[in-house]
Amino acid sequence: MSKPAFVRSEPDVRRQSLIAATGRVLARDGATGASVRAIALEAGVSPGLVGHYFAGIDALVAETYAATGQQVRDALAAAVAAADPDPRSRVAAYVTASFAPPIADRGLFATWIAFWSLSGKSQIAAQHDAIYQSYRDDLAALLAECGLAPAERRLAAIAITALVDGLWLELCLLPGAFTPDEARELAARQLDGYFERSANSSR
Amino acid sequence: MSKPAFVRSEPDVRRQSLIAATGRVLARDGATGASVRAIALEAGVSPGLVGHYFAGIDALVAETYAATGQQVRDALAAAVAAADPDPRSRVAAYVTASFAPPIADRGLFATWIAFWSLSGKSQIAAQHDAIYQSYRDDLAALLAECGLAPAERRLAAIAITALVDGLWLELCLLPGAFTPDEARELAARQLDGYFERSANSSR
DNA sequence: GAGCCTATTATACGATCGTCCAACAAGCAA
DNA sequence: TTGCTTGTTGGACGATCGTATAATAGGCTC
Repeated sequence: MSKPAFVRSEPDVRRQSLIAATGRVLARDGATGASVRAIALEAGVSPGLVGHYFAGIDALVAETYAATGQQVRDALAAAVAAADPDPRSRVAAYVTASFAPPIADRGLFATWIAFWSLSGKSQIAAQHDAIYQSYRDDLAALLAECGLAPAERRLAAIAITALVDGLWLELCLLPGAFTPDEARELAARQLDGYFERSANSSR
Repeated sequence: MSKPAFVRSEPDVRRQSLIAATGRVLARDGATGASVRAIALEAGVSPGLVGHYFAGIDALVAETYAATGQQVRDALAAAVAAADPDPRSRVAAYVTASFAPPIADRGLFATWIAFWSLSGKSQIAAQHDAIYQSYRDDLAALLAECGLAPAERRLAAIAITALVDGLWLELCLLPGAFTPDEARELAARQLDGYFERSANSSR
């Protein structure tokens, strides 16, 4: 009998498995634990393989940022798709999805903190700009569906994003300070406030 | 001539200088740059002295968290003291002080990210709870001055803190997305919303 | 000035880091 | 089966990490 010492993978498959392993390590151990050796161990390959697929650890983390950011975006989009077709219900679903798994998750929080801590490097900063721009665009589109005046959309999207980010942050950091339901209630109140304002100004 | 190789300091003075040096290193280089050697170099002492005053690097960072958190609290209190004596002006000053130096500052942001990234360690988590509890208490007291109903105070403080944290975060992370003035405007709108709600419910 | 206390220095130690590279072997082509 | 391509391994390398410790010397007391 001859058990192979290793199996070859399609290059793109191996790349994705390394990126996924990096995400798991970041979620479990944070930025300081994401070493080449720990990632290779998590992926079940030898440490040297990381250098074969990525220019360096920074490039790998940057690609993991892009992949994780897209996963979050997909999860938010799924929440919108599962909501009532009413525009107000759709934007409410988008906003409050941040307060339930898989987004309100201690591991995802640790991963996100790791990305922020690397935001000084230009390679990571570029990813960051692209990801957050897509979030703002998604939210702005939902607000447009609700009939929010174009002039109000930009600042409303900024305020809503900030409130949701802040609530998500404290929900992950201090789970005892308030409940996910309370976060949903607060976000819903703010949304109502912006819609009332819009209705008044167009009356 | 005989220049002394080093000068002794009062133990507490030396401790504080090491804590201050740690804060500067964290602001400049983030969590990954805050090594014993880098901190000692910044403080102008030898690396071994750190071990003489602190049980380990984690203890030093925890004390730096406490000191930095108190500095932020003091800066916010100073902004309140400099505002009009009108209660609404005072809470507005407290809220919007986060969007100007020294709080809206890239270095402070890097420092704070470093603390968050260590929030898994119990030593840091305890500091975190204490600091954020004091912030919430300060804000709740200002809201009470404004006559906000006790039943509303808690959730209002949570929402206001979340919005301000979120705006502060994006202001530091993506300075180009919106201006500090716009952040002030958004925070002021939310404050007005909570005061109107309170006035309506008590009418 | 002598002597003591201890703040301070300088260095050693083992562990781990990112990167690099020569050798090996899986899997396809002929 | 033979040979080639290249995905993959495993260890070497120098740098840096946190911690521990013996030696040094500032600064006070007597």
